[in-house]
Amino acid sequence: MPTPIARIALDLPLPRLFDYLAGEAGPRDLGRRVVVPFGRRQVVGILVGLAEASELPAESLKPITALDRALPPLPADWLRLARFAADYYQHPLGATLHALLPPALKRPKLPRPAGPAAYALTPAGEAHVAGLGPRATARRRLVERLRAGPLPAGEAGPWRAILRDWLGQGHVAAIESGPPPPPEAAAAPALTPAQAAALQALTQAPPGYAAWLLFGVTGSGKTEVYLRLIASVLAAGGQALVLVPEIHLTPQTEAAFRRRFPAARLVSLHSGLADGERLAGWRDCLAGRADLVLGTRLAVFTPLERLRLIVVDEEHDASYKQQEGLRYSARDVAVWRARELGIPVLLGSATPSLESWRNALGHRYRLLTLPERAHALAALPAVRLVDTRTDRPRQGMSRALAEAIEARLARGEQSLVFINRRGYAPTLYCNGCGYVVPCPRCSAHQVLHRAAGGYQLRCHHCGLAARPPEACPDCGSPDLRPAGQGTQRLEESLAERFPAARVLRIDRDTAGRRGAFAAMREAVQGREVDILVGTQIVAKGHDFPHLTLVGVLGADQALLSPDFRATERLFAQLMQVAGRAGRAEHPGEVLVQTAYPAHPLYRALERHDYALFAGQTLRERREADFPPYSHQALLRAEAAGMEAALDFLERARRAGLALAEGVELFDPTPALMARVARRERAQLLVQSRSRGRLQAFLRGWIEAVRALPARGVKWSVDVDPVDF
DNA sequence: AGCACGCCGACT
DNA sequence: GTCGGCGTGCTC
Repeated sequence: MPTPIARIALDLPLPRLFDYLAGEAGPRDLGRRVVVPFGRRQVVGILVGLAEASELPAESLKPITALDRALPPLPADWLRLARFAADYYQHPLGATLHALLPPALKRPKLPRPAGPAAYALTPAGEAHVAGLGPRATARRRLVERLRAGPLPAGEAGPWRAILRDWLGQGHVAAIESGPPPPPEAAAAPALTPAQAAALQALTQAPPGYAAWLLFGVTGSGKTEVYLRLIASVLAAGGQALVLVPEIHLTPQTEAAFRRRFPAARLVSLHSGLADGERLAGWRDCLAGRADLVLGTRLAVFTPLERLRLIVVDEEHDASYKQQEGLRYSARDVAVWRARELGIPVLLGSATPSLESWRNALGHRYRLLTLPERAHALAALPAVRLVDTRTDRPRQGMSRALAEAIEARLARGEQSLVFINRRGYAPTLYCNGCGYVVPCPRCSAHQVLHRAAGGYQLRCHHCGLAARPPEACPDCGSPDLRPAGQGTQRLEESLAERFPAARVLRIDRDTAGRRGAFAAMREAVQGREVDILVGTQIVAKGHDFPHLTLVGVLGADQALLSPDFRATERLFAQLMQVAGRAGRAEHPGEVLVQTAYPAHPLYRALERHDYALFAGQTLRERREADFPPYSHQALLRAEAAGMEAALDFLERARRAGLALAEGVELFDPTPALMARVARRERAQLLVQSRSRGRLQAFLRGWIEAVRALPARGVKWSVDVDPVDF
């Protein structure tokens, strides 16, 4: 027995492996899932190494309970990817591996061999059901459901017995994965000259790693470039991985990809999937049964052995950064993975992150530009700044905006009013003493919501909901008033001001339910709505052809934020929401209400000039030594009291001083949101000009921090943080 | 992370 | 006199 020891990665917050007696496990089982005894329970682990001997005496080792050979082992390149993520983001390997596995595989019970993914009615089945009696209600309902399209296994529960029966009789057919392909591929539209040039550069580049930044305004046709490039990858038998920011966008994108590549085996991976669906898709990838993978950030870790292209759409989007546990940036991991595999990665955006923009300027990324809108008639919308110092808003709305909406209503066109605040009003304010109702558990104000006839105060950080007080808790005055505008209040005042208009609100509160979002999109596209009110949820990638006006409220807020990335996010958001106006035959107009119309950000926005904005902002960042000119990591700590959190960070800082070479350690400070749900939060920033030095420092430092007593303090590391 | 063992307050 | 609070220590 040459290699009797199996080294297993377990889902623990400890950066080490555990040794077990390998039993029959051998080299061909590296990367396989195992179940092992751990303490008094059975847990899932991944076999990541084999050894001749253990540091522990053999008699204290336990044997592996079960070895899962039903799944192919995780490939070596995937394990390297996971190791990189664990090292780079300072997360234990076992915890990292488990974070990347579909939830169904984290349970010790080995999953049953997958049944069919979906069911469809066969011609024989049609004939059979024609003869069904009127009393066979369950069967009739099943038939109705099947006629509407293939029935996914996840929804088949109530009909399981009938389906088993019909499957045996050939009345239904099992579909292994996904719906059946439509007979013909959608035709590819003709390329604009800019698209053709970009595609030529991409396809004529020598094989191997290259990072491309596809810079193109909304509507310039980035997707068509992705599709053409993917087509060439698929034609050569390769796999392509496409990342998109949000789950709301995946169904649309998925439908477009399916129409274009009906014969390709497409797997869609996002957090909206049930465990079973996610497992089935992931498994298809692992087994090589997928050609095209479309997904949100976690999909960057999908095991794919023939991967030849990664696309990151809207690469600047904040949702690519995971904000807990393994705090990875899917965009950065995508670039690393592409380099490791020697394949191209294509990052697309109308407003690239300043990190990517600088990489393009410095020729680490190759820049491809799509300057005009693909739809020749759709000119860029005119951006007008409405000076709220002279045109004072009433109920949030300036006269200029109200008149512009009026004009759209008269022409039968649609308007969108964009405001990044949910609820009725951001605060409830006492007109007697100026008191503003705070959240008792967080360092934030409670937000007034309109709920079921009455009002409710809610905290957007901890979710606490309360009845609004009758009188001011501070001075007793009964004169409490909503202050400021939220989407609900705007919806209400728009309905009052334009009684004939049909107003629809879209924000997290109305779009939360499954399918609600798609229904709203259809209502807008079907012209059942005149005025749309919404938060950034409406800003993203939806085509509303009859929308010709976008009004923006409350944008100035971001200019006052202490987060140095707030302006970058605002500019991207405004460019994106401006892109909603005038996509078809009608020219669009964007009105931005601001008290600072001379601000350089708005000046750049007026000219649709991303490069101008990026240049200005990069200059500021360079002067302040901020990213992308420096690299940062944040040690976050939370505790019942701020003192304990700060004290822990101070001890951590001292532990790091001796190791810090070319790395700056700042003083611990309370976090911007200092208190959430009765937990006090603090952070310590470390920064370096050199990513390598920062990484070298973190390796030693985090090890030292782990050894620190942290009584009552929960801490975590955030490498390349984007939120402070 | 679990889950034990291990010493000090309000209850059958 | 016990049930139970969560402090610290270990899991191959």
